[in-house]
Amino acid sequence: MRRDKLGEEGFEIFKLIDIGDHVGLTGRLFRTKTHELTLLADSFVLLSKAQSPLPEKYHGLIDVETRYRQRYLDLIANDAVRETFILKSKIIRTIREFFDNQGFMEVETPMMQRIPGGATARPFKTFHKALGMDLYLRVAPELYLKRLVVGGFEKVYELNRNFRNEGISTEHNPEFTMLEFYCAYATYEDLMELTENLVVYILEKLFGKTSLEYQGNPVDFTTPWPRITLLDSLRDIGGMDKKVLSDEKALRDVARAKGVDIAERDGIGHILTKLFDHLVEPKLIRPTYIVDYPIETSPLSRRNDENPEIAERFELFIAGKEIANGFSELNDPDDQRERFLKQVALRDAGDEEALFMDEDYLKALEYGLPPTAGEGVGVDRLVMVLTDSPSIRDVILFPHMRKKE
RNA sequence: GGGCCGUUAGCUCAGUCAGGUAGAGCAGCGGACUUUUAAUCCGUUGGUCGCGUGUUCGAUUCACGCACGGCCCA
Repeated sequence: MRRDKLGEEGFEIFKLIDIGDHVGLTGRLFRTKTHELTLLADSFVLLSKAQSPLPEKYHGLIDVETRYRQRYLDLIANDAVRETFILKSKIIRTIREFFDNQGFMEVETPMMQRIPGGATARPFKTFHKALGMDLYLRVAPELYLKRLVVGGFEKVYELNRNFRNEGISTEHNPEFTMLEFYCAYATYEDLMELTENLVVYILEKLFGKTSLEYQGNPVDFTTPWPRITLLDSLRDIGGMDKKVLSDEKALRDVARAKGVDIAERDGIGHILTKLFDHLVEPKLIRPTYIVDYPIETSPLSRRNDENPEIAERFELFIAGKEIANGFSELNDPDDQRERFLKQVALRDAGDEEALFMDEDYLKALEYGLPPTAGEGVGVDRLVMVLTDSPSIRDVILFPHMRKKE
């Protein structure tokens, strides 16, 4: 800016410009004697005026409440935050690329559902005026995606929002991004391999390496990832006595003694998984599959041929977080009806997370779901691990907060 | 839902332990300077100390309650 170029009046107006204003400039580029690329301006125009001062440049914006409530300031002030969200966008684009390359088709299924299903979680409820009926925000797209497999779309995926009416924590936001995919003629074992390929694909493409650090701990993604049965993990990692694991009463006593919240209606399967969450999950740092879940807590999974009380199901844990859940799909409509009925009984006993009976889904199964495996991946949590973010709020642009007057 | 911690200027933070109505740096404003990479110099404006009640002659400070936020637990 030179007084002799802009004129006296223009120079005086330019001096009124504040940090945060947007301006348009014309002029000639040159380098100063310190080689800094500079514009010798011969005109400028004020494009927008900042009325509020931006956070200070040096210390940045640290107050987490302001950072979440006014994310635009966080993005202006903190480069690392900006980088995290750019990386999240790239991760999501890379996931789509991976599935497209594998011959999957991306689809959209209802976010508003007559009967919320596909996951054990409390739903949000709303009301459609013209149709005069209650609707629920989906807790999972699962049952619709499997209807599509019945319809002949044999490899589908959906990457979009789910809504669960639950508490907020460093790993839970009421709305979060879920990847679900279904593959006909595949088994849960095929999906474990596919998931390894997916994560390694992301790592190699975006990071150029297969090990990362999460909150100071190294995480090695080298494949294949260990597969441990639920019971073995409780014994070997959780330090549980093997005899206790098969004795429901002893198990219940031990769980309560360890401060785990056990309800009367909880059967052995629920007690085992709650103990797992408490004793084992936080210790699973490197990617690890837990397999052989009880049927009781797996109402949509196929039974294992050798042990019908065990589901052909896995969950993936990385850095102490549940990242994915997959299984061979239950495609027997009669068995599925029995499972729904058990869920309804749990709901009647006070379990607000239990599944609803879904006759329309059963009808779809009656037309024939081919042998299929499906999986859900918590994208925000995966992004947390990949971007070394301690809270899910750090990877969701506008996390939910209490209203503030 | 429980425990612990926090809330002071636009931003980042002192001050509160031993009660006497608040300070710094940056930002802003005025001036000097014409030197880009938070960082020149001089001067200067700016705060219902989150909200409420109580104790007290007097509360940002002590007590209790509430709100919002964070972490941990459930």
